[in-house]
Parts: sequence; C-alpha cells; structure tokens
Amino acid sequence: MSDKRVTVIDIAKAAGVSKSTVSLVLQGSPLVNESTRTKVSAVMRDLGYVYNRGAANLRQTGSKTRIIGVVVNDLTNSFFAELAVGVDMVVQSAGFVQFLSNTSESIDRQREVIASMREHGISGLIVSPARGTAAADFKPLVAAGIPVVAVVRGLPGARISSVLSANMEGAIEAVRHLATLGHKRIAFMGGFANTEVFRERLAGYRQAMEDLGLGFSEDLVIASAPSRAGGVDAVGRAMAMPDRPTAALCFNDAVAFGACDGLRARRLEPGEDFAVIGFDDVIEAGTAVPALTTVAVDPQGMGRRAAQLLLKQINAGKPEPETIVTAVRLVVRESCGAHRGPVDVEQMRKKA
Amino acid sequence: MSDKRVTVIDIAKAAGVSKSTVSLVLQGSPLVNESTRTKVSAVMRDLGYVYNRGAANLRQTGSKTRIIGVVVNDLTNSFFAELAVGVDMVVQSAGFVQFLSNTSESIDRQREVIASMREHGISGLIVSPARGTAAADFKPLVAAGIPVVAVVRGLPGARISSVLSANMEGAIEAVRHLATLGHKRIAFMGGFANTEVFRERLAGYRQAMEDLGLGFSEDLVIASAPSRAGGVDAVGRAMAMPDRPTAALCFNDAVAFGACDGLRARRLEPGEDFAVIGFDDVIEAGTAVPALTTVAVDPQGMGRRAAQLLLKQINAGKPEPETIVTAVRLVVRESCGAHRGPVDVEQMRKKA
DNA sequence: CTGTTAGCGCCTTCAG
DNA sequence: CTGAAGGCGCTAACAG
Repeated sequence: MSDKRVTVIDIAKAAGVSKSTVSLVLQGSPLVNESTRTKVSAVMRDLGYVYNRGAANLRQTGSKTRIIGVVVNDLTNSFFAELAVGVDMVVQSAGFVQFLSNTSESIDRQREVIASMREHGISGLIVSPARGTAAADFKPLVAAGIPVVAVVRGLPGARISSVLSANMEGAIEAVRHLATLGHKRIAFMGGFANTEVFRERLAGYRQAMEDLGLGFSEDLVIASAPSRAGGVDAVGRAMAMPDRPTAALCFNDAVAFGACDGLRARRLEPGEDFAVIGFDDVIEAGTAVPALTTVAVDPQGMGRRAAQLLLKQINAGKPEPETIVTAVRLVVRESCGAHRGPVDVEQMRKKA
Repeated sequence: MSDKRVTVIDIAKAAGVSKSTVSLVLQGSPLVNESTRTKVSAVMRDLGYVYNRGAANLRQTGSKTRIIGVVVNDLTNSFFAELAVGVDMVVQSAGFVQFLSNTSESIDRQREVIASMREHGISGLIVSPARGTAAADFKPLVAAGIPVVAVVRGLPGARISSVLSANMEGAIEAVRHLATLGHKRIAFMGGFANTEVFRERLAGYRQAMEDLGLGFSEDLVIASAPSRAGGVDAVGRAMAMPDRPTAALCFNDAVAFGACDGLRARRLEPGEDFAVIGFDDVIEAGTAVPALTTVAVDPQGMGRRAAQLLLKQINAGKPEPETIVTAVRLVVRESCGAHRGPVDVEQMRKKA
C-alpha cells in the first residue's frame, strides 16, 4: 500500500540512471537520450511515481506553483459560479489549478482565505472583493509581486487590473435601442437603490434619457425587489400609472422575467404593448422563458477574460500596466413583437 | 518590494533566537517562553513573514497539505455550485483550502485535474464523477492512502464512501404524503427516462403507488423536458386526460414550477384542484415562487456532509469503513391550500 | 526552554 | 549526454 512515496531517487535506482537524468526526463529536456527517456518513463509508470510539485517549487526560483487563487463573495449566486467556470476553463488549459473560496461577503473570511492562499504560494489571484474591502488590503500581495485582478467590483486606489461590467454603457445602449423602436416613456424597473450596480445602471438610464431628449423623471424609476416577484410587482405599478410607460429597462433578468409574467397575466404578449429589456445577470439561467431582449453581462466571459489577464501578468514577470476591461452586449435571445430588430451589438473597452 | 522572501532564518536572526524556536512559535508549541513568543511574532509581523506550507509539507511526515480537492462534473449547474459552497464551509472552518475543478462531464479532463491535484499533494478528494467514470480510476488514489468520497453519483465497486441523495425514498415519501391528503390518481411528471436519477425517482413513485394499493400505470407517467417549459407542457397533457389525475410528483423543481405556471394560467390555484410536489434540485433557486411542497435534496447539506466525512477520514489516519449517507427531506416552503400539513420529515440513513 | 544537526524531494550548476 | 554536490524553507529529533 505504498505508505512510502516513490521519489526520483527510487526511479533512478530502478532505471539504473542518476536522479538528475530522471529530473531532466521530468522536464522534457532534449538533453536526454530517447532510449533512456522511454525507459525512465516506463519505470515511473510501473512504480506509480507522482511528481511532487511542492518539492519542485521549493527548489525552483520564484516559486511558480501554478496555483491560481479565486475568491468570490457569493458562490451561491450563479453569476459567480459561472464566473468561476470561466476562470477554470482558461486556468485548466494553461496547466494551472484553481483554489476557489467563498467569502459570503465577509471581509474577515476574505482576509483569512487570502492569507491561506499566500501560504500555499499562489501564482496569482482573481478576486471579487467582499463589500467594504479596502484597496490597502491588497498592498502586501502586490508588494510581494503576486499579480491580482479584481472582477465585478473594482478596487479603486489599488494599482491592479480589473474586469468590470460596463453597467452604465449597457444601460445607455438599451435605452437607445428602445428609443429607436419608437418608445418615449421608458421606465427603469426593479432593484434597490443602495447598491453600486443599481446606481451605475440607473445613471446610464438617466443619461440616455436626457441625451435623447426624453427627459428624466423620478416617477419612471420603479424600485422593487430584484427578483421575479419584484418584476411582477413593478410592472403592475407601471401599468397603473396615469400616463403609463410603454417600455422598461429592468434592473436584472429576474425582474424582466417577472415583468413578462405580469404582462402575460394581463393578456399582453411581451413586446406587444410594452417592451422589456433586462440586464442579464444570469439569475434566471437555464429557465425556459419567452422572448426578451437583454443586456448581457456574460459572467463566464468575464471569468475567462480575468484569467487571461492574470496569466499574461504571471508570464510577463511582474510589472504589467494596470488594465481595466469592461464589456456588455445587447442581445435578443429570441425575437418577438416589437423586439424584432437588428441587435447584437458588442462593445468592449480598454483603458490603460 | 521584497523580491526576496523572508524566511524563518531571517526572523530568527532579527529576533535573536534560533530558527527552531521560530518554528515552534509557528506551530503554537507550548514549549516556548511567552516573552520570546510575542517578540518573535512581532518580528514576523514587522518583516512581513509568510509561512511557506510547501516547505513544511516537504519536511513533515505524511504530507499534510491541508488541501481538499473538489471535482464536479458541471459547475454551471447551480446544484453543484451550492454543493461546493457547502464543502467550502466546513473545509474553510477546519483550516483547509479547496481546490475546485470542473470536468464538464469529460472523463479526460477529470483524469487530468485529479492527476494535477495529486501532484499538489491533496489531503483528500471529493468528487462527483463524470459520466462513465470507472471505479478503477480511483484505485491509485486510495492505494496511496488518499481519502476519497463520492457525491451525487456513486462509484459502485470502488471502496470509497459516498454521499448520495435518497431519490427512491424521497419519491415514496412524497407519494405517501399526497395519498394522506386524499389523492388517488397521482401522476409522475417531467424528466427523461434515460438517466439514473429519473429511474430511481420513478421506481420510488411506482413502489409507493403499488404499496398504497393505488396501482401503477404507464399512463400516469408523463415525460417531458426537465425544465419549466416542460412542466407547463406536462401539466397541460395531464389536464387533458380523460380520467385526469389530481396530483403529481414532479421530476424536479423546474418541472414543478412549470406545472404551477400551467395551473395558474388555467385559473386554478396550485393545490386547490391539483396538488404538486417536486424534487427540489434547486434549479430554480432564489426564484420567488408560489407555495409548493418539495422533496428537498439539499446540495449545500450534501457538500457539508461529504466534507465532514472526508475530514473524519483524514484525521482518522487511513482505514475508515466505507460509508454511504443518503438524505432527503420533505418540506413545505410556504403552506397553501391542500398542501397545508404537518410535513417536515427528515430521513437519514447509513450503511456500513 | 533553546540551539544544533540532519534531511524531506526536487532542481540546478559543474564537471566528467 | 550523464553523475556528483549543494541547497530551497522548514521541521524533527536530539543535545545543551
């Protein structure tokens, strides 16, 4: 039952070579004879040798553990699960492994898991900071030369790259789209005003409304829970207004679907008398739903993007310029009624 | 910019002690004087020392890396995301860290990530095996004395512990519950017959129906996509039957919610003329939905359970008896109509 | 209670 | 192309 691990020295002995030779084989060095290489490999297989990265890192200069730390604030939210999947994809195919931890929005836990990850010698870190995280918390990491990239939530002040969603730009795009369809009274539905994301999306809505000369009015901002039920509620209040809106930008997909539910109950096909666009936070992923135009913030894509950015920094040695990448996309999942249109705008922005 | 890492020897020098003393402090040994301990700790903080677990594991006997590998077949599915959260909870509070990888049902990827995890010296592995995984694939792991526990899908033949959901027992429980409410014609709705899970749940349904003397008929098994849309469809077909059923056990929560949607569209309050119970696979987690009785397979709970099992094995040295834990729970999220009832049955089973 | 001496498993010169 | 040393950062025995 091999309570004793087999080491390079064991396989060297068994293959009748020196341990250096074995080491060279391990690293695929071209300095080793083909016949000896195959022989050594065979012995490794036979003895069930497993490479010990811990030992390797110890010797190696720079401690390249090929471990990527991923810290998210709420893995229960499928947005972050998708994000982790995206990260995992590129991380795996680059031959790295992923440490994943969930902070549940606890800043203490965040500190703990990051400390733990450091002790394990992570090569880089991708983090969606818990609420209230200070930029200074990442000072030691970057000082130690460990690349860090922030996702979803930025860390203003910390000199690190981030991948954020362009909430404001997305909202503008969405409102413009509704305007080109002829809508004038466009509401903003769902969400609570105490989050950064809400403010950004609302700001985009407001700016677009003003730029288009449609004007901004508090009356058209209909707050509600950012859930399906909230959407039903919000659309109900919208329809009850004296001068009722004909379209709405919804805070997220749950609200949008709720709005559609509400419209359907009123025997209005979605998009017929009332057009709905929602930010797609993939809260309702996988649900079979009716046609809906969405502003997609692709979490998996964000994860991939973040991982790519991180790997680039890891490979490039240390000093990489701070980069901010943002992305949104206006998509029609299925066209229907007034939603039919030439929409599939992709927008990517980079700032140095 | 500390391009040079600080080591025990540095802090020993700075604190005027030997490195062993520092090591003892690190391990919280009681053999060290309180005054020196505080002094050493202070120096560690000042110099920004970070513990190097890699080096420690190398020296330590038994290679206790305190890394737990977690491999799931589909992290995109929120069931598994929840599972990972559950694992992470107990893993974190036990001072371990979690390697998480997604196989996307690819058996090759699974092999790769597990190999990679072994090289990193994981202390244990929790795996939801990709479809087609052979029990033999885990032979080397267990031979090396690394505890493995399977979740969600078992690995018959491999001598490892598992945490599975009691699909059959849950179905029986659910049908019994409907029967106590007076229902006689109870349908089984949703899902496709080609999965193990479907077979288990259907088997439970069948057995309960027969045991209760209600009889089993293929007519009452209404297959459909395991989605919300599938539920709408299925309930439609059920209502169109000549001798229509008055209740249904649904394959999962999505189907159940779809069924409720369908009933609502027909102006039937759920539970009024037609009672619905669904297996809760948390596909529709977070959605605000109407009252529904569900058979809950709590993924987070399964994760926690699996992690506990694993940690027990890790702490207990090696030879732990193979354990199979299964759990389901019948719950009412919110009572409504005919669903009102004394239901909150928990059922746990262990087999040695 | 503290210091000294050996390595853990691997990778890197540096000579053969 | 291969072998012989040395050391990465830490801990395990022992001595003091």
